[in-house]
Amino acid sequence: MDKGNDKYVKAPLGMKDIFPDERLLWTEMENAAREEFEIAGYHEIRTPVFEDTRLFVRSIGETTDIVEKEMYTFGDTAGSTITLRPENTAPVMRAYLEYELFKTKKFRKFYYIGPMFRKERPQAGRLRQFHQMGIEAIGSYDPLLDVETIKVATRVYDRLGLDGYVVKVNTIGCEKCRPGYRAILKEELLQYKDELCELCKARIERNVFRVLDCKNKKCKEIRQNVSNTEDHTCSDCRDHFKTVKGAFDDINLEYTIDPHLVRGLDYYTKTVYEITHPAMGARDTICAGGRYDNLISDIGGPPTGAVGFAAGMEASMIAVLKTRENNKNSQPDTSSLSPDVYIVSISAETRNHCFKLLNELRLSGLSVDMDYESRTPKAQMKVANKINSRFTIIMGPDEIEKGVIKLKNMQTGDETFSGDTDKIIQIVKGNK
RNA sequence: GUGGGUGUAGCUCAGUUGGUUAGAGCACCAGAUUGUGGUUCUGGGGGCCGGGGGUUCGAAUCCCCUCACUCACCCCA
Repeated sequence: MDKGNDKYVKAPLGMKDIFPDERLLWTEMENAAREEFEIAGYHEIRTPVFEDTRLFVRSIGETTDIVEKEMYTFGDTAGSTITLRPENTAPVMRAYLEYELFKTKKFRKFYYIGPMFRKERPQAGRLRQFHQMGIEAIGSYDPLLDVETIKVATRVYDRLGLDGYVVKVNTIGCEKCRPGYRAILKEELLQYKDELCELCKARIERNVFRVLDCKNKKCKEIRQNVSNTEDHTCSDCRDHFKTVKGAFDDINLEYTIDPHLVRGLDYYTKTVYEITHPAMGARDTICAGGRYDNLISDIGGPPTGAVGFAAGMEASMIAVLKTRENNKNSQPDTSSLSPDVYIVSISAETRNHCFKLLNELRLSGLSVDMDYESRTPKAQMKVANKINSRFTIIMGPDEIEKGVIKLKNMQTGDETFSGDTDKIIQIVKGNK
């Protein structure tokens, strides 16, 4: 193929195609998620992939990188712009608000699975079009829900057989105590300003909390000397966090408190959490979430508590594949990609008869295929073997003349004849 | 936006101090007598060595530029 040809077009940067064999894991992951979400009372909501740009600016925060430089934003009708969703919490809240659910069914649990878009440089497990699955519990301030959402996430991972993930939790305070802590932290860090890395110097003004999870060695040392989040949260937040910790213990959910855990999106309050996995590259988060009690009021609704998470599907998949690679025992089940029967036509003259039989057999629900590449009978057998067809039907002049079907079991090599199509169907179905 | 790494057949990679028609494995296709697969054997198709420029008698191999991919940083799932 001439890749210098100007007709040759590739997928845009950071966009991936998912082919059938790979898709198996996607379906497996989606099914695991759907089942666990439904078990916990969360139901699917599907929102548009586009939203009014203002929704994300108001919810995610004007000074975040996502809004400043990573959104795919396009002109819509005169004077307005739309943006491909960079995350799905705000859209779900928007829908909740738009349909005024707080008036009728205030407490709602939703889940979603779908593509998100961020215009950043792609790297391991992070793409420009990526996929998230997440849940949102809206209309309650109950700390037990914080733990419920985490438990739901870990159950999905358990079901997928993921080993070695770590649950990290922290509290970042609420609108009452966070501003105070922000000021204190800023003041304390300014004393070390010359020792901090260039990035953190800027972060003091831009987003102080980010200094707390800087990877720079010196910055790590310095933050040992400044007061941490928990010392400055208000009694309300402290009580909330205490209940959260107690609930973890009640259901034997392992977790670690990470006082340096912060979040990049502005809307988080109180509890924040992350699930990380060592199979990932430098950025090891596969799932992240927390409480966002101010989000709905930020976009014009009444004060409404909410909590939820988003799991990165590509990232989670890397972790799952790594686990399976290590265990080596579990071979992926690819049987859904193979037909039950492959019909081999002996000559060109018998193809129409084969095509007729193929359609008849498909009516019974069997997956049946035949050759469309004018291959020789031998080559057709090779294909049948290659694609792991459980049975073949060999159809030639002899069979047509006698009015029989010759069925071959590809595992045992046994061949049987029958003039009764229903009997053939029963044999194939009985052998599954 | 910034930094590092890599770019040779569909895939994974070899290619020696620059030297004649660029290789392997896998995959693909075709044969190994009469209408039939899986193992084996034989043969075959397929690469202007990412692109452009330069050095040289001669470059996949050296130099420059460019593009792409990749890892990492910022930020984030």
